[in-house]
Amino acid sequence: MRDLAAAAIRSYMKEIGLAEDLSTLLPKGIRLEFPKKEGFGEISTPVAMHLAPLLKLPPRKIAESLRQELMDASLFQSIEIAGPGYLNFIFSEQSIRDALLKALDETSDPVIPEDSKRKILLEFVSANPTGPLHVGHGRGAAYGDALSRILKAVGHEVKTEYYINDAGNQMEMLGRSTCLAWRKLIREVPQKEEEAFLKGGTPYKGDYIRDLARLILDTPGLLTEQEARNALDPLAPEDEYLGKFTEIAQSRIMEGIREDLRQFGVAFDTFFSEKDLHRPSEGPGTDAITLWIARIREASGRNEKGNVPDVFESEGALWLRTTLLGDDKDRVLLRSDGRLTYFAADIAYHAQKIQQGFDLLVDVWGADHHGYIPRMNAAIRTLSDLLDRPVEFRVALIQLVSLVRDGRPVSMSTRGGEFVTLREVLDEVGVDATRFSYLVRSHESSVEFDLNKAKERSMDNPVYYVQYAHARVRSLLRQAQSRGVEIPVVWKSADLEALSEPAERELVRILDRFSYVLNEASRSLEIHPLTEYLTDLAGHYHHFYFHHRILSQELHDKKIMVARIGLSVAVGRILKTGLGLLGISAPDVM
RNA sequence: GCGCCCGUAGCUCAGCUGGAUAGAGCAGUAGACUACGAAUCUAAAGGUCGGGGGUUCAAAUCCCUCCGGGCGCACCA
Repeated sequence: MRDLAAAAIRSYMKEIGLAEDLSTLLPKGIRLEFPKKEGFGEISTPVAMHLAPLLKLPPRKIAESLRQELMDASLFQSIEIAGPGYLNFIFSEQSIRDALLKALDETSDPVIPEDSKRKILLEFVSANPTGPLHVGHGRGAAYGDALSRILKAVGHEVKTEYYINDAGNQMEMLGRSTCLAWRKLIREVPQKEEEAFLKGGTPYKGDYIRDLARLILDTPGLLTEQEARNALDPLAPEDEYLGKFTEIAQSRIMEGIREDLRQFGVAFDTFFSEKDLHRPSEGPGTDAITLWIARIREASGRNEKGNVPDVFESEGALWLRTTLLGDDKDRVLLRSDGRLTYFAADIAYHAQKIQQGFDLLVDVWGADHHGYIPRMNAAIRTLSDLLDRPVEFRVALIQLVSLVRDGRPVSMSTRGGEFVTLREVLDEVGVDATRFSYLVRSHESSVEFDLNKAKERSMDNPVYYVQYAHARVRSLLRQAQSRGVEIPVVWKSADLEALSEPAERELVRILDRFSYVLNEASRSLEIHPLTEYLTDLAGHYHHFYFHHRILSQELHDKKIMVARIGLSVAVGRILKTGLGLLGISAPDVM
């Protein structure tokens, strides 16, 4: 219905010769709102006010001529002018019935697809395999997963990927931490030995490290006898055993992460290992990262667009001049000790994404990585020009989840070992409530997750409010069936003519908004509008259900009963679809 | 010091591509189960939109400034 109003306005503007420069006239398009308040129309637009300074006419006068032209009795019951120049549309009964029929049509998707379909690579979670997923990762997982579902629902091609940072110092430290814990299970470790072994680094702590050490000790064959002997001897060469600890720890942790994700209902199309980028293909210096640096180096200066910055040497290191592309300082690619930086690996990783033909790359990061955006922007522009492929890069920053337990903040640090795992929360609160809590707020604002509230008072969680509305619909249909009521398989306009209550009309208008909400969500990469929408829809259905009888035949005629069942079926369908997009179940009974 | 995010009802947060009387949930107050599921519904109450300037016909929304909170500013990942 929103589209009808927009189309009507657009065609009128075309008639008066404004259409061709509509986008310059109104660069933000025709704004259409869904007023919450009664008396402000079912759809309204301040477009006359926007046009006033351009046409040099009073807004109400413009509104009046728009009203005259737009009035089409088959679409609108009335169009009113209000306030400083609002156009408020009230739909015709036929428009309302048509909208409901659309929601009831099983043969068509309730979502209107986007005009331009894109090929999107959505990377999220990507937690380092140095410890189990905690509640912060959970938020990113819930967000990314829901986003991928929404993007697919509006017609985009989406691939989801988890980038495993399994190279670099942190993995060595994981191995050391595990080895140290293992030693401590066998014998006393003098402080001096511990300090020397850690080389000034901070070890990972926490139960999971001890569990890993215990597992290695208790599982025969994980270490060879020789490795075990060396690992106990501080004087033995570390190369002989440390890698083994790293390997075991990492693979077990990664298995745990995959299991957590599976339990959380989050599926990835691919897991991409950073190690693959470091692996030479045919001899020294033929790893992907080094090759990409060479390609950029070669292209810089010879590129017509001038968007490929140069690679230069300074202080014994190799740098990329990202300042040419908006970064505030140049960045190191190859350290003076000959090791590649994380940034260099990320360039190769994203180059590979672009080569696969994606035209939109979405990275979901923790908010503490925001300082990394300018250099990645520079990298993407570099690669885009180098490969001559236009590509858009967007980062969704997931703000912090701060935990509160017993009224006090819980600190979270993987290394300190003091954190609440996603698994713990899932076990106590459940998948549906956890996902809903994550998705009910904008990912851009930090959120307080009260563990006690989530655990002890879980029935107050709004997720049950929405699920209950769905269960109510199903229950109603079961009742109808047991009473032998005939429910149409294919709905026709005539089946719905008996609808006349304002509450019914309101529900149809909300149902009609579903597609619009999804389109907005997919463009803005925001999930919470959908969560709010579903809560709103559920609320209106509860209201309607409480105040209007549906099945008792003595109160009204059969036509009203059938029409209200139709309305309920449509509500149930949209609730189920919407919850599904959030990765939340829509139970038939609760 | 520089940069990013945030400050809205007692609490947790929507609204911020400028538009009508700033919204919801929770808590608290007062009510509704002989009727398709009360995990529901109804009503009232609750506000210097952090402070101050500015732009505008119109500012919670845009700009400046100050205050308060969080997070970044590596040849770590």
